[in-house]
Amino acid sequence: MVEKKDFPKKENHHEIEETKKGDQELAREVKIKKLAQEGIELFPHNVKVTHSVFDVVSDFASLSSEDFEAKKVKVITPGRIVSIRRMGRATFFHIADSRTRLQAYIRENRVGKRNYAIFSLIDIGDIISVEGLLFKTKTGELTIFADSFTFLAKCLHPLPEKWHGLQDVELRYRKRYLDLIMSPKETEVFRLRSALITSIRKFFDQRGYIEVETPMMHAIPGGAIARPFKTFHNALGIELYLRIAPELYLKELIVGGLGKVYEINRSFRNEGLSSEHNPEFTMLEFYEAYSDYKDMMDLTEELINYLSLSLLKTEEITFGEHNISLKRPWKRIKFKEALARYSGLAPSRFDDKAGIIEFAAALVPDKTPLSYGKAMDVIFDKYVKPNLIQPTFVTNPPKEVSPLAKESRDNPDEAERFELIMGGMEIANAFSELADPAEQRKRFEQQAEERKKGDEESHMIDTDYIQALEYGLPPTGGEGIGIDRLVMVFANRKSIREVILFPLLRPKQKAEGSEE
RNA sequence: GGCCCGUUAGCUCAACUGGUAGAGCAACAGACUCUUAAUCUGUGGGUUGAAGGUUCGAGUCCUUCACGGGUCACCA
Repeated sequence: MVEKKDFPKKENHHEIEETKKGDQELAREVKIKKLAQEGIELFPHNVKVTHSVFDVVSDFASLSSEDFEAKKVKVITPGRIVSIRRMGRATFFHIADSRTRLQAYIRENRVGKRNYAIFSLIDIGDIISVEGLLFKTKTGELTIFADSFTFLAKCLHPLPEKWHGLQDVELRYRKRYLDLIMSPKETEVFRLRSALITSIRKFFDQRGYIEVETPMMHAIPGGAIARPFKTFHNALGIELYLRIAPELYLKELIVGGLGKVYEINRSFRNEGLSSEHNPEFTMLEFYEAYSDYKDMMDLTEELINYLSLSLLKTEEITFGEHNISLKRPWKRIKFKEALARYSGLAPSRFDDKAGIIEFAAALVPDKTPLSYGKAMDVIFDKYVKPNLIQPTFVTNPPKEVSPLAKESRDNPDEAERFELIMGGMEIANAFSELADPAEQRKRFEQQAEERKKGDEESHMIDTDYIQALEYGLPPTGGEGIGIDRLVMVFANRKSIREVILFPLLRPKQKAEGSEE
């Protein structure tokens, strides 16, 4: 009987994955040794290529056999081997880049016995370049007839199965490279994401905005209501926070006279993970002097409509089981009206503050006492948000949950602010920026009271920011747009992890029994 | 964090109320010069996520833990 201690000790999962070798890894090692004996360089320093796989397919797929006969198109094309069909002295295989695949054909009497024998040591997953003339097979598939091939990198592990690909969601996120190798469709999501950000820059640059970068490490986290990550700077001996929003710095730039600024970068919030939340996420924020939240609504419509038309060539987007129309103008509804319409509560009931708080408290039994504003926020999230699929501006939320927004011209309890809801998600948040330093101080002090009561998410008092306001912030409209969520809608993905290359996952921990 | 579900070969998945852990792809050996989920013949591959428990017997039942997915709560 084998005793337990005879089994290798498990340090942790990473360790196991690095050291465990299955039969397939061992088979590849044998091949590597044989290739080394033949003097083959498996990881060369450089390589000459003429066309990518994508280039070859897009440039030559339409040519006929006669064209290839006449023109003798020669290419040197690199790619990862994704399939091999060996038939004795001839072999078909496909090489792929991140967009498409291309067939190649190698024959012993063309490359010689030795080279063909070396080719027999090639595995699926290896990266090689193939040099040869293009032709079309009898079934019409564009193919490189190999004159030679060169190893560019050896793959030491087997790839996932060719037909089903990589299905394991956890593996897809932990080893995104495998997901990208196996699923060109996933690379499309990230191409779209990149194109979207490029287009956003173009949009704002054309309108005279300048792109800026503000600090990601803040002495006082501000600009949003959220819990921060804390870190420490050794040389200065101070605690710093990863920013929860760039907002306050951007408005200081408006005070400084920059007029129109935007920033696209990460913010960090120390909150839970979900299909709509990643602790680090990408936000676009933009501020424009001499405008207000209504101007921001128009600009938002214009921006997102432009992005859809230029990237997706349509104003109609499919999102899960829904069709989302981005045709302008979009719906605009006041916060309270939305609450009444979707919660089923009569509008008059919202005047009964105690009753509303009680109603909301019942929705979240494990919460500390709610304020009136927070209570309405709870009802909004529960009843309204999931029902707003078409792009909808929800305006004039309670002032007390909007400490950085001007109060409404029509109602002192409301803020001059809107949230853009689309696909049941909050996509954007904007206000007429509060400019009165005294009023701002008062709002911060109210937030500080909330903090004292145990609400860790409430705003801290930022005296530097108040001082900036004391120099004069002109009427300014400002807005933040969650880029990840916008990409979700554009790419029709229901989980934020599908649009972030490396979403946060819990690291695999030590296996049990590994303690010394 | 709560609740529900999942974790079986490198990958994708089976395994009835507890009774010998299987298949396809991949791998290995062989045949094959227009194949394309190539085909044909043969072979190897598993501490069933981890640790305990119940049982004559556990992939299956129970407990704890790890990781993931869904959902609820907070945040964008």
